[in-house]
Amino acid sequence: MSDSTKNLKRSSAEREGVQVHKRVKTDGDAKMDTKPNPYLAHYNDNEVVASPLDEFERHKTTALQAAKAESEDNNPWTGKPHSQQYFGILKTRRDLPVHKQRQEFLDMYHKTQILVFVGETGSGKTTQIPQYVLYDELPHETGKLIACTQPRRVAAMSVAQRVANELDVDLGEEVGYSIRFENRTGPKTLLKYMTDGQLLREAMHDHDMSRYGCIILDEAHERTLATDILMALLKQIAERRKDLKIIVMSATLDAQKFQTYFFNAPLLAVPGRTYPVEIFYTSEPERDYVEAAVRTVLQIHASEPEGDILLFLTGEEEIEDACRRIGLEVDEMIRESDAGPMAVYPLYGTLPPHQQQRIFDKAPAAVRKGGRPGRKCIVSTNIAETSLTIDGIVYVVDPGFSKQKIYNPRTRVESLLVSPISKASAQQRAGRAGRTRPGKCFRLYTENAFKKELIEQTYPEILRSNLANTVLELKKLGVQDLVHFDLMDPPAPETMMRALEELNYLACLDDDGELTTLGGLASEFPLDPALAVMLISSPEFYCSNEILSITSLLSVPQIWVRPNNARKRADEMKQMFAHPDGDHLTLLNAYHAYKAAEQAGDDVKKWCHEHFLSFRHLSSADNVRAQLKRIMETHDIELVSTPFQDKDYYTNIRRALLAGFFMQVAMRESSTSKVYKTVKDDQLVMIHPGTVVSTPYDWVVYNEFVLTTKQYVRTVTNIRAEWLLEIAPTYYDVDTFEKGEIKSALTRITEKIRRRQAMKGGR
DNA sequence: ATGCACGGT
Repeated sequence: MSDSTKNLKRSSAEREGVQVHKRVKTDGDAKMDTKPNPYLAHYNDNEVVASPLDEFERHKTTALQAAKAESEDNNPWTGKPHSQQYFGILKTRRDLPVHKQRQEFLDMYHKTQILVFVGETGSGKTTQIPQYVLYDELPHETGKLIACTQPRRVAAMSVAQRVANELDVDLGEEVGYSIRFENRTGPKTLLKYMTDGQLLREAMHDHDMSRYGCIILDEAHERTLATDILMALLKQIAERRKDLKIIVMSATLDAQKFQTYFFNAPLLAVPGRTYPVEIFYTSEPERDYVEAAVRTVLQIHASEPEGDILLFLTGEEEIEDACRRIGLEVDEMIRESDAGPMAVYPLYGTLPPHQQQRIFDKAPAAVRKGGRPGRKCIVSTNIAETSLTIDGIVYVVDPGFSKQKIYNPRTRVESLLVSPISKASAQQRAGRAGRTRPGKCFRLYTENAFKKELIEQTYPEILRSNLANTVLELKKLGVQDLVHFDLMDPPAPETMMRALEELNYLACLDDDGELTTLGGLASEFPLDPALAVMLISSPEFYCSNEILSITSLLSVPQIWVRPNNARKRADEMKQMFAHPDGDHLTLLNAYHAYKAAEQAGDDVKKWCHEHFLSFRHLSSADNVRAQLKRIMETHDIELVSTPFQDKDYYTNIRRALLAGFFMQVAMRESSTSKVYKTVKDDQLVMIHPGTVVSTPYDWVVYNEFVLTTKQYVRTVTNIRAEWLLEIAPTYYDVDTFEKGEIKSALTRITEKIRRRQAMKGGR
């Protein structure tokens, strides 16, 4: 610290007579020491050290001031000397496009409460803007943190690590991150990266987001459900809390929409740093896009200079098939025309992490000295469009399709459908070719189709989802009037109605649409409302331990592994865990066996492999279970079990399933049929062939409805219709049913119960 | 007689 900057001016807090430590606790309850004890002075690590930040006046700082402070020998945030690498990183930071506009950014930030910031890839916005805010917001004086949200966990973690390095602090100290299962922040934290969902969860218990002085929403153009809700909430909070600053960061040129939405907020745009990408279209539409894609990849390999290829397809099977075909054709090209070697890698979300890592391998070398150079070809889902960046891609092949979630409010079914992508998506894909040098993008559709047929932006998720969970969250967030809640793209009224109806049947909302005690409790769990209600009700059925396990297993991807080359053995192994009454109980059996193996000290990974179970998903279910258990304990929800020897052990569990899933029940059409009809929606469905249920039961409860080649219900368990009338009497009021087999069946059962009770009473 | 794109609490 140079003497010239020492004590030049005291911070505003000090001028007002408050003793401020250089590092103030930011959790709001930091206690100020009253009088320092002179006898303990040598213990006092809070000794006031002058810092260039002392001269800073909040919301009046300049880029020059910050640049000076950043160039000091000592770190202004910690007082410790800067490391050697710090100055190296500082130099690269100052080369970023956004650096030139630091003063312009500050000028705008000072004048406005809400700011829209548009920065293309490579501008440095995600790492730099929060730091610019840090040097102006001075959270160490105000005790109010800066938050920066990300749609994905990996991004929150890796960006936080990067920024901690840039600021020369330890991750988890001044800079931290918070995601589900992991909170790496501490009392010193000033800047916090987090997932958008995590900030939303926090807001449930702090409606004003009062811990924060500035909230930065990053990647807002992705329009995740959580981002959309946060935007609408922040609009409201901004009116109540004039001291809160908001920055909405987006990558698209669609900034106008964000500006208009946020009371005509000012806009700052920063150019990115990418290389030009030449776009090619087909002259005629392609009939078979997979075939066309394979052909295009081979043509690139045969005639284009060195550089890796990225091909976008829609799903696992399509990708594996294309990889096989490309591999075979390339082998032939090598034999017949001395082509270079090519490594072909599939890439999709459900691929195990170590296989995903392979995409970062170097392209293969030429087969022999002087031979044609090799390249790699990655065949990927949309995961490579936003979540994963692969350097070295020069050629992109874009057939123009992706799988998208769609929601039908009438049947309450969400499903995946292969659909044309949007213009924004196509641009994003093309951009992947120009990250390291100029590239080429081959679109397998006509230029006319691009201009006239593709929509501008992919529909935001909020328009494509079942909103039961969202509506429950909003109620818990204190949003009274859902109809006038100012979302950027309001969902269809029918979707809202369906969600309210579902929550009312689950007794989470009363008839006036107000949150009930059960609803309030359900919103505490990171689960869909039906699962949360089932879990909360389970002590009444003496099986909350078991329902807790089942809930966790239903919240992770399928634990059953069924490799193509060992289907039969995998199915036989699954039969070992099979329970005659259905798949939920079979899941529980498999989980109990897994825990037993773990307790016996077996190599669990090996045990899972031998039993065709996914170790990854079972251990993540265990993780979820621990989290849910903690929430149950905080709310005094009892953990109980029926003794295993009791004949009602499994019956109690089957009945408890209905406490949450009474709306997901199907009845067999006739005693000879394999077709079932869902209750109230009258959808004809088959039981998914992956089931262990062999005897066709008359009534089943199902966990999910899947729409593929046929309509299936998956993960089903046998139930008795009497239970429905007993556990969900309102929903199963026979008078509310349309005429048909289900109504007649329920009427017969009601009468049977009545006769039985009359006989008991007559005795 | 078997299709989960990608995310998140």
